[in-house]
Amino acid sequence: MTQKLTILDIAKLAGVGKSTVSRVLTNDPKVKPETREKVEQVIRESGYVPSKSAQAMRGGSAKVVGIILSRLDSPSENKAVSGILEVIYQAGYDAVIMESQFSAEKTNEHLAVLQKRNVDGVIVFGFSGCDIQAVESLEHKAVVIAVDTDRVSSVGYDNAGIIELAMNRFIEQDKRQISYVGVDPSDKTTGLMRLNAYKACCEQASIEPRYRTGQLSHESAYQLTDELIHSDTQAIVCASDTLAMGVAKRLQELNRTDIQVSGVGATDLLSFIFPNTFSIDPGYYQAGRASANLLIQQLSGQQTITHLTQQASLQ
Amino acid sequence: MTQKLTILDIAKLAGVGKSTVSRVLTNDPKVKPETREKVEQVIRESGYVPSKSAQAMRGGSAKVVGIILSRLDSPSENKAVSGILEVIYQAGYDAVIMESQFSAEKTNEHLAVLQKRNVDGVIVFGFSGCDIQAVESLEHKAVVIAVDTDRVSSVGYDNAGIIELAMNRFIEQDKRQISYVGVDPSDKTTGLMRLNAYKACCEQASIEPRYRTGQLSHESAYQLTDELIHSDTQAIVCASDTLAMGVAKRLQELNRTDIQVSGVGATDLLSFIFPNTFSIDPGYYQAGRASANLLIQQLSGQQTITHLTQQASLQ
DNA sequence: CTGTTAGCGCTTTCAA
DNA sequence: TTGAAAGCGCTAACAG
Repeated sequence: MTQKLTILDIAKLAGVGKSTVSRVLTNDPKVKPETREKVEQVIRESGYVPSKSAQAMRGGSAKVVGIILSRLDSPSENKAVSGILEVIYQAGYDAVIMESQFSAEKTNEHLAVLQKRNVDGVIVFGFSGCDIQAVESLEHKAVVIAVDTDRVSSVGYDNAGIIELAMNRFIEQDKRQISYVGVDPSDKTTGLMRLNAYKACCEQASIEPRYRTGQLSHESAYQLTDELIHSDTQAIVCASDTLAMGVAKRLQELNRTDIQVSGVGATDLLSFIFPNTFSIDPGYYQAGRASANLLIQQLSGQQTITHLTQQASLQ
Repeated sequence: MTQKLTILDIAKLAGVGKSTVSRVLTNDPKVKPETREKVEQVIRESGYVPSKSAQAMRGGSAKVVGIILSRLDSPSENKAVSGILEVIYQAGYDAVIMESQFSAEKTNEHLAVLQKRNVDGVIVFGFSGCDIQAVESLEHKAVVIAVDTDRVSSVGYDNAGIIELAMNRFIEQDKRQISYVGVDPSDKTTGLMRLNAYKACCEQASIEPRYRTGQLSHESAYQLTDELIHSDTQAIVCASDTLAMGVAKRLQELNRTDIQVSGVGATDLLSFIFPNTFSIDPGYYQAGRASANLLIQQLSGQQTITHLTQQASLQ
C-alpha cells in the first residue's frame, strides 16, 4: 500500500487542475479526449485510488446498500443475497451485510448503524416477530423481503402458489389422500399461509385435509410422520425441504415407498437421496434480484412503493 | 427519514460550539460533565446521527472490513462468516461482503473496490487458483483463510488432522479395510492435502490404501462408490459431507449397512439420514472468529503476521 | 473545454 | 474547559 495520493497530486502530475481530474473520475463528457487520456494514464501509473469516503461525503451517496438477513446460513436467504449482490454490484453499489439472528432488537441496532453509515438503501429479510416500524421510516430507501407492509416496497414469496403447485401436481396424478406437514402457524408465512393454502386446496378438490405442524427441523417432521399417515396415504406435501427430509426418512424406514413427498426450497439433495420426492422452488435467487432492482430504481427516483410477489416454479 | 442534521445544528441547539459537540462524540475527556450531558440530551432528542463518511474522511478509518468469499451459499464459508461478523461487530466494525465466485479476476476487482472504500482491513477466503498476490500487497491489513502464504496472516484448516481424526476413529474400532473418496488433487486443500493425509494414515497403520477422487458433488461420490468397495470394505472416509452423502446413499441402495462412512463439515443432515455415519467439524465458525480477531489485533498494531491452524473436532 | 472557488460534516490544533 | 479556524479529498457551480 503506497502513500495516499489525492486528486491534487494527480492534477499536478498531469499538469491540469484538480477539477479536471474530478471530471475524468465522474465521466463528465466535457473533457477533451486527449486531456482525459493523459489524466487516465497518470491515474493508472500512479495507482491512485479515489477515496470513497470523500466522494460519499461530497455527493451524499456512499453507493452502499445495507442488507439485514436473519441468518447467513439460511439457504433461502443466502440464495437471495447472491441475487441481490449480483444486481447491486452491477449498479456500482456495495453491500454491508448484517445478521439479525431473528432479533427485532438487533435489527434495529443494525438499522441505526446503517443509517449512520449513510447507506443509500436497505434490504431487510423479514421474520416472524420482526419490528417493521423502523424500516418503514426509511420509506423509499428500503425494500423488505417476505413480510407484509404497505409503507415500504416488498418482495414476497407466493406462499399459496408454492403449496398449490405441489398439490396440483399430486392431484393431476389422481392422488386424493394428500397430507401436509408444516410449521407452527405462529410463523406467519411458512407456517400459517402455507397451511391455509393446503386447506384451501383440499376444500377445492374435496379432499379431506389431514395435517400436522411443528418445528422447522427434520426431527420434528420425522416424528410427526407417524401420527399423520394412514394405510391409504398417497402423498405428503411439506412446507419446506427440511421437513420433507424428515418425512421421507421416516417413510423410508417404514418402507412406504408408495407415498410421494414434496418439499419447498429446491435443494438438490432432497431428490438425490429420496427418489420419491420433488421440491418447489420459491424463487429465492430471483426474489433477491427483484428486490435489489426495486431498491435501485427507487433510489434513482424512477419508481414508487411497489409490492412484488415472486412466482414459484417446479424445481 | 428526517432532515439531515449536522454537528452544527446540534451545536446551536445546545448553545455550544461545534467542536464541543465533536468532543462529546469522540469521548474527549476534557468536557465539563454538565456540558456533555446537555449535548447528549440534544443529540438524543433530535435523533441526530453523525455521518460516518465525514468521520471516515477526517479520521482516516472507516471502521469497515471487507470480506471476500467464494460463494455465499457454501456452508463452510457462511459459517465462518458468521463467526467473523460476530467478532468484528463487537469491535465496532462493519463488513462489506463480496463473492469471488472462484474467480481470481473478480477477487482482484473486489479488492480494488474495497481499497477505494478505505476499508481498514480485508479477510479473504482462498480457493484453488486464487491469486494471492494482490492480497499480499495489503500486508498487515489482510488475513486469508484456507490458503498458504507467508506474506499475510492466515488461518488454515487442519486438513491432515481432519482426516486423521476420522481414520483413527475407525482404526480404534479395529477396522482395517478403510477406503477414501475425495476430490481431484488439483484442488490443493480439500483435494491433495486430505488425500495425502489418508495415504499417510494408511502407511502408518499398514493399511492398503484404496481410494478414488472426483468432483465435489454427491453424484460424483455416488458413482465412485461402486468402483471402490469390496466385499470386505469396512469403512469409507470422505473428504466432505457432500461426498459422504453420495457414498452413503449408494451403500444404502446396495444394502451395505456394514460399511461406515465419515464426512467433513458437521452437517447434522448426514447422520440424521444415514445412521451409519459421522462427520468431522473442521471448525469453520471458530476459524472465522480467529481470523477476525487476528485482523483486528493487527489493525491496532498489537500483532504481526501470524499463521493459525484451526483444530478439527469430532462433530 | 478547463481552472478557480466554495463548501460537504467532521476532527483537531490553537488561542482564549 | 471551550470556541474559532483550518483543513481532510472530493464535487459542483462559476467564470474564463
